[in-house]
Amino acid sequence: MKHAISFLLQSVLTDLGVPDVVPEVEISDDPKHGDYTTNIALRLSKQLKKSPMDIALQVSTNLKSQISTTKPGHQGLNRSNQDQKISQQKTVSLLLQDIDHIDVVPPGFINIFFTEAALSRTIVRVIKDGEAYGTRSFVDTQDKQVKKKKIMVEYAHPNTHKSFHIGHLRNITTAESLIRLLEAWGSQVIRVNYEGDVGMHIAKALYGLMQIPSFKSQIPTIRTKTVKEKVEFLGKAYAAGSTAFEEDPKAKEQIVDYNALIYASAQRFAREKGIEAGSFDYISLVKGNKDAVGTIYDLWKETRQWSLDYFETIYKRVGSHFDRYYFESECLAGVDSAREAVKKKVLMESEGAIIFYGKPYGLDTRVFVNSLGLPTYEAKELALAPAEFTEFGHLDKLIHVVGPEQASFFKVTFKVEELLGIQKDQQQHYIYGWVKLKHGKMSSRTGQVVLGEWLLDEAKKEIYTILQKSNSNYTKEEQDMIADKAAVAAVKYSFLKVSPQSEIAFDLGESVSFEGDSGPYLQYTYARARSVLRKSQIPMTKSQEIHYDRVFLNPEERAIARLLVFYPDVVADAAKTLSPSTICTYLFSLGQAYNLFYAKHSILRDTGKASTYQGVRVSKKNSDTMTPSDTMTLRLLLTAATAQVLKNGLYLLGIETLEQM
RNA sequence: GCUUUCGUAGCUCAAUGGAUAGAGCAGAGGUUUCCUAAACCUCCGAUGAAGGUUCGAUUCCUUCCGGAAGCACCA
Repeated sequence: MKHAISFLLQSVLTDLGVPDVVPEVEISDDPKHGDYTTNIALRLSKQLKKSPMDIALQVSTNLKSQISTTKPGHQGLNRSNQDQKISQQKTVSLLLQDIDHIDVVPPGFINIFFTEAALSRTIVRVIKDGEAYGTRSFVDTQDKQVKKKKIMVEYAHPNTHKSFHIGHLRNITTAESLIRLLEAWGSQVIRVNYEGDVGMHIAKALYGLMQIPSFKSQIPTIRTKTVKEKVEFLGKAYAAGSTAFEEDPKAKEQIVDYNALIYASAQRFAREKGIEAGSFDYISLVKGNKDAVGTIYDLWKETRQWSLDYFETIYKRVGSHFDRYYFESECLAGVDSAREAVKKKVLMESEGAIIFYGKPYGLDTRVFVNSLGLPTYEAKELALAPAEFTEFGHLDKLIHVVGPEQASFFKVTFKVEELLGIQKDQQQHYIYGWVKLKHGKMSSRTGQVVLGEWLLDEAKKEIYTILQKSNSNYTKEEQDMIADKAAVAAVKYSFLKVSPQSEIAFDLGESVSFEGDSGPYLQYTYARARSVLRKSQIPMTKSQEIHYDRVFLNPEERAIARLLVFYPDVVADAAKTLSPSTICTYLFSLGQAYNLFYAKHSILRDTGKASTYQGVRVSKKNSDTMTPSDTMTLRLLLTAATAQVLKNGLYLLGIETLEQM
């Protein structure tokens, strides 16, 4: 809608002798300021050397004269005869009919108000379009011939043998919403997860398992346990290994050996899968028992799978999935790429390592291959990126959803990849802020972590107690289902409602809420609306009978209707700026509007007891009246449309709706 | 030291340079013989400091104060 209004204003401005200006049109938050508003007069004041009010009045007068000459079905604008503009002109002429009046307000705002017929038509359109309402295909678009963009989103990336904590949960929640926004806005998205399955953290974990007797003896028992117990065991082994690494020099030496053995294992694993695994011989780095490679290989592979199986349960619980999993163990050929890059003078050797000297580019200097010959994260990226950019054909964009601490890393690898001709300006580091503990820092080494699963379970418990308080007759299974979905909603919403890059100071009581501006509030509002519709027993086909011309909307109804009109604009904005929080803010205001309406007015007139219920309302336009049955029909349509938009919006956040709760 | 980033109500957060800085939680008070009270209504309460640009600044620029992250062999 914004776009159409902007286009309309553009033609008016051209008339006034100001072509080539694209007016910015905004949704008015305050209904008193119209449904849409523009500040174009204020912006043009200097250029035109006229007062903003004069410009605004001129624009408004021009618009009003167009409105009065526009008859239904008549082309309002016919100054342009370019074919491709005809459909836009149609849109514009329809739009002109939808405008009720235009206000010009000091210092120079132009506020546009829609007719009630236009708002009511939107209600019906929402119902007709269903889940497609607010997606690309239903928005006025000039560029139909533009083909779908192919975007890869790389996210989640937990490390095997380490915990899946609330930071990962925020990552996956943010990215999932991002992906759905991109898809809604007409992109094809490839979901990719890059998981760290080699490195020191694993060496520490495996050292714990193999060298600390209390762990080693438990391995056979643990094998029979659940994945959850397996990863908890791994976590403890990791913590013990880390302590040994810091406190015992001998252990440290051995862990460094383990690291080499793990790289060797990864290399063997990659080769077995037919993946290029680099020419470097990692066994040569092992100072101690080189024969241990067999044992380590088996243990690494087994425990790695424990982690992966566990991660899968979480992905499932939060409703995410991946098209492709990449592993660091597949990226060892990056060492050779780094050596090639040295020949190309992109990287250089220094103190036995291969580095990128960043100063000439204003970037940090970073190590790609360390002096032992092991690839760092940077070198692995040189193997990963080419794979990502070729495996699925041409990518328009690759978005890395990663924390802010990696900013320097990405700036460097993007630059290096550009210099090597792997990509140019196709990658984006999408930063999401850390989840910190309000009291103290998270560290999986000390066990001071909030696990993702723990958070979901705590939230679930909380929902249970709320569920107990309401006198519902749900079965145990229903309760479990409701509690789980509401818990996931609460957690996800708490992450999504803040802007992505802001840090979250996590505190269970404060951060995850179930009332007010929260996920469950929206689910509850949806369930309420659905409940009304179930009770009405009136098929929605009755919607055809609504007489737009005699519709009168009270302020609460109008507030909802205008929000429904805004939805596609909000999705467009959120998709363009990649900000799920925009959707949260919108949905909450829609929920509030509906709940206020719900409290103040009776929807199903047959209850007949609501004191505020008005049976007959007189339309502003003419002397036709809305009968009680018209009013109920309208309110049911409004309810159905609100439910639909809540559902569509929640889907974009990765939150499921519940028919009752 | 350099780079990046943040500072809004008691707490957690909103606000492409626009209109009276919005919410939620907490606190005080109220709403249920009636469609789900996980709801609704009322009250209380804020832009770290100082300059600058602008018709107009929470937003842009400068300085200061205070927090966070990164800056060579971790991922």
